[in-house]
Amino acid sequence: MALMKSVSIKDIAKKAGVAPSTVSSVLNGKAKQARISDKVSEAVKLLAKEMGYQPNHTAVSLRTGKTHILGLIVEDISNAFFAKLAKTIEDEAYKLGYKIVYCSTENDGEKGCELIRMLLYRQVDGFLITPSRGMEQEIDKLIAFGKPVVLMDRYFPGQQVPATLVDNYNGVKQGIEHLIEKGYKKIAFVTVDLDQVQMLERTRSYQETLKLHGFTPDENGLLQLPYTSKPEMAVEAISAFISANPSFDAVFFATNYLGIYGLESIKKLGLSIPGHLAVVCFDDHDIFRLFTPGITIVEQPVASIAQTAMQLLMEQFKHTIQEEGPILKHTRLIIREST
Amino acid sequence: MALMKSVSIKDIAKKAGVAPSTVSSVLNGKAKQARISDKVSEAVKLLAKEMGYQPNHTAVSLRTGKTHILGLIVEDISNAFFAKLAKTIEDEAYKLGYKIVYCSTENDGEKGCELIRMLLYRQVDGFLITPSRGMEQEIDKLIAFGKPVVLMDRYFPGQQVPATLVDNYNGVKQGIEHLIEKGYKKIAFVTVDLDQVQMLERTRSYQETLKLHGFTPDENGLLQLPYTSKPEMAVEAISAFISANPSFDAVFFATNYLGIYGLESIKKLGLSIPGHLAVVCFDDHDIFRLFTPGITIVEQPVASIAQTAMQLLMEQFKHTIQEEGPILKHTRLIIREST
DNA sequence: CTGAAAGCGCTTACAG
DNA sequence: CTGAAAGCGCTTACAG
Repeated sequence: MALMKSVSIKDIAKKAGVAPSTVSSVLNGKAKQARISDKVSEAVKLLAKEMGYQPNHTAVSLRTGKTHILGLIVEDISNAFFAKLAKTIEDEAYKLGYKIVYCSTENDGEKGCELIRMLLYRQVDGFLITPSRGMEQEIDKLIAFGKPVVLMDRYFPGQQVPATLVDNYNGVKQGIEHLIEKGYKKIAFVTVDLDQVQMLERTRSYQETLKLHGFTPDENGLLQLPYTSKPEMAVEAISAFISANPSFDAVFFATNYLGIYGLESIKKLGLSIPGHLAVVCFDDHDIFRLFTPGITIVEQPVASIAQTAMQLLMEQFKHTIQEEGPILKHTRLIIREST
Repeated sequence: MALMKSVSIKDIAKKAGVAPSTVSSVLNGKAKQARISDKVSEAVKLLAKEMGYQPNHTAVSLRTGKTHILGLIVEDISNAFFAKLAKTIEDEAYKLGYKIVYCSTENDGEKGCELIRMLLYRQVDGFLITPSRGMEQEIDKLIAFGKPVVLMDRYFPGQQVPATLVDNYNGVKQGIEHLIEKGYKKIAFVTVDLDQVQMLERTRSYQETLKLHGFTPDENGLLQLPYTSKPEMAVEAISAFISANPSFDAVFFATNYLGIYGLESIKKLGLSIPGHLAVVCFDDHDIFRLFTPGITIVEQPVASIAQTAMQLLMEQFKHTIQEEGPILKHTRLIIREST
């Protein structure tokens, strides 16, 4: 089959009997500015359409220095939270004429740094990152290069980079207070041993909220699972934890996956919810609606995180000089009960 | 803050006292080929490292005509199936030095066509697409342009485009036969009214497999929900369907989401699984492990779809001339039981 | 009112 | 053994 050749500005110019620069001006809506006659302008536009002209984006990028591509670096694109994030970002980017290249760090800082470098070399116009430990330096370099960056869901305390965060502290606080209001007295907390800010904030909030309401946090009430736990191991560990602490009447699971494992454990142990045990899960999508009713969910507004992040990025595009402005934006969490 | 300037090949050349072309040859490992002395070669390499040289990918692309970017067009990146697909494709692409730009069609053919055009204009080297109706023409154009394309999960009968498909027909067949073996006599089938090949195949397999085993498919046994059904409506409709057909002792749900709604319906109706009712779900991830045991799952090997697709794409990169070869590749489904 | 020229950063024949 | 030149397709001052 004969391959179609794509038409260039030159091809049009030749056919129209004008200079390439004239074609360029017309097609970029700068005909008036370049004082090109309406006759020439119309003729060129018509020809471009007839010949099926599509500008070569690579050439435009090289010339203008803008690729209109944004780099999205997340922990794992196949995870529901990040997938939802990616979708919202795609939608927002689409409206603004940007495309997204995505990469997953697998929570490996080393890989994350490499991805940043690769994307930088690919000349992306800006970065949207859910950073992992070890990426501080590389992100600093981005700033030094003048590349717009927005962090999502996490940030590095002390680093001056715009970030959209979930109000983890108040989310957990509201969840715990919800349980307290309902009359629960001994609330356990299950989390993972990641030392990411947002996880630490959740644990801190658990402890402080209990104290605030006159409870003394029981050391036995806190379970920290290894991040690398396989599902079976996690279910095993949570079951053992609940069995070993029969006096607890509620459990707060600090992440989506922990909540799922927790519910499996509870099912396995034959406990009832919310009769015997109340449960709060920190979550981002509605998987929990499929389970026993009566679970309290602290919902992360993923779409809002993504939208806010895009706004912060676009603001940076407008001001070449970094202005003083809100560096950290918090999106609020929503509490709801599964039915 | 002073912005860092990125270094170019010229900068290195000036500092090293050689020509830009020499630097280019050295840095592209063509020093031997260009018969450049080891001394010069080493000096240039060292300088490049010291100065933190990163080639400008846009310039390379313009010159070579290769962007090393692949376009991934799926129905909805936030959907678990496509998110998993995206992750595997990312992993494979990473190994091969490619980046992925993703786009969601929302199953809108018009939008899908626009996305193809946008990506073409962005000069992506190849396309990985889960096509929706209405994209045939635009995909044909891609072929005419000589752009490598692989379809995933779906295809257009009659169109000669490489595709990786799930063996839907045999998957459903195995699932139904599994139920028959277990002694179920009246098997219902719940699907959506999309006229995509893969969905039609599933329904056809349901009907033919029943006949094959001497059962007469009951007209009442087939429920086709509107694709646009909201969760509540779907649960409502499935509940009504099951109630209206009490003689059925098993239900096959043709998609992941239908399975979830189906289980909710069954829970709502107070029916027991697999005692009163056996269930088979067509699925791609392990959400069902969280439910009542005894559900049979026909699992779509997402990773395998993605890997095969990448292979088919890479084969096209090798042969500039389209060779005769396997156009359709089927990946096998796995049957397993939730515990 | 319009065209010729320079240049974005690179690679690749080609000349010496 | 190495450099000068052309060119990928575009845009943007600048000259007429």
